[in-house]
Amino acid sequence: MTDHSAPTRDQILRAASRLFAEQGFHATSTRDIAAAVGIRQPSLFHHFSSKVEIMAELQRIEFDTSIRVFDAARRPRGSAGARLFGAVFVEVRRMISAPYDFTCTTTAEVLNEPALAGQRVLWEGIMGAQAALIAEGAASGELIEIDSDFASRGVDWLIEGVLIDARRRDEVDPSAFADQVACFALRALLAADARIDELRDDGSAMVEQLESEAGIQRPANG
Amino acid sequence: MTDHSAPTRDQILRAASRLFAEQGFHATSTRDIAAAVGIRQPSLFHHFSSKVEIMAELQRIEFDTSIRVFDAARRPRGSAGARLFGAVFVEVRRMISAPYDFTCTTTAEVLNEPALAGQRVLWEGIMGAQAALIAEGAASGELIEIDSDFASRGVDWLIEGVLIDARRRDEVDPSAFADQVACFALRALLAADARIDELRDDGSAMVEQLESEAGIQRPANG
DNA sequence: CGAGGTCTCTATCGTTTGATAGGTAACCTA
DNA sequence: TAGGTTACCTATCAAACGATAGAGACCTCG
Repeated sequence: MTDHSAPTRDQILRAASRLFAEQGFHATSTRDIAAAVGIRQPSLFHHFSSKVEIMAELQRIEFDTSIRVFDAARRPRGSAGARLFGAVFVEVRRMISAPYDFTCTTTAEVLNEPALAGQRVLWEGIMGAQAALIAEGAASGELIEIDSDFASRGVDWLIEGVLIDARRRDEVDPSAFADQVACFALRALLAADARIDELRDDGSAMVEQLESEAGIQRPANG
Repeated sequence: MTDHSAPTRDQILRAASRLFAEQGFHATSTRDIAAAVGIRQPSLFHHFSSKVEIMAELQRIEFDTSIRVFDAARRPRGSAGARLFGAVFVEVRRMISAPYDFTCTTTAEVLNEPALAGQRVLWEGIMGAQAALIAEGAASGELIEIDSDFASRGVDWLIEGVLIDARRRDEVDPSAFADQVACFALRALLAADARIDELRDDGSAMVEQLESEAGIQRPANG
């Protein structure tokens, strides 16, 4: 299961990140992690001072790298849209190729953990940088006019969602997968005159009917 | 905080769903839920036989409705793209208007909970219906050629991510928000000849440079 | 050899967890 | 008014949790 040639501390990070991603942070006990590594539970505390410190270390690795990627992407060079594509591609290929499952670092139960409030600030900074990149693309007319915070959040969760699935299948080619994700995200933001208006009108026209067939009572405030 | 005019059982569902979404399922204790409702912890077990049963009830409410929405959307009427837009619109407006925070029902820690394995089957059925709708749109040439499971997963997480943020802000207009999300998702899937190829080439060309500036060592298998 | 450091072990701690037992007051119905 | 049901309470449980204490095994270096 784990690479026994790696140092114990690294084995702990690998096993913990996988278990955190699968079961959740709070549902994974220190005994689970120790068993996955092949040591006893108290031995964990020789390498990390606490359970949250394992998560904090994973977040440090993940967030520090992400910050640098988006810092690089924000420097003027090419169009903002192209740089957004590049940043997303880099991020996805990096995360899917890493020995750790970083999808555990940005769940609500982790970001809202009081002991990890400092790490959350870093994550919000990354979101802000991504939003600024999107806003830049919108200002140049290359991307659609959209609330950049909304778009940034959407892109980030899209990445996380498809990564969760892809990590379960080892055969995924990292570069091809990253290309697929970056295309998917960028296409949603591109300011091209597509058929979306037509489909949007058609879809809006059938909303009431879909709801009634599904037995949904529309709330009064909607 | 909670609506004290509602029956206790419903107050429990509302408070629990909010706490589950914020802190995570396993990080939320039955004492937390009871305190939010204003009763003592053992009183919860008069209304639900166990903690997981509260989550199971939330999932039943959520999944049963989703299944119906996508069943309705799959019946032939209009184009597949328009129906996808309609289904996403309905889903989002429904979830953001609901008294429960349904974003807690599809997290990894919940879907992988052994006691909720039966509910997971329902969720996978919803994903399958959504994927079938996307595949239908692709077959007609209206949507891009894409792995429908990948696209379905991406759309679902996109919805979840923006919902998590939006639920924290009460002032969001449900219909406008649902329209925004549906447009965002559909645009990513539309088969229009946009500038994406150009941007994709430019972005791919700077991948190596971005990585080196960020201090990333590319893995051998990538 | 012996001192110091690293790593893992067994044993155990106090706390928190989900859940149960049994009692009490309020309410409805015959 | 008697019997039964509903809904909440206090008191308490066994299990699991994160973390600590202290000893033994191993290695390195003077």
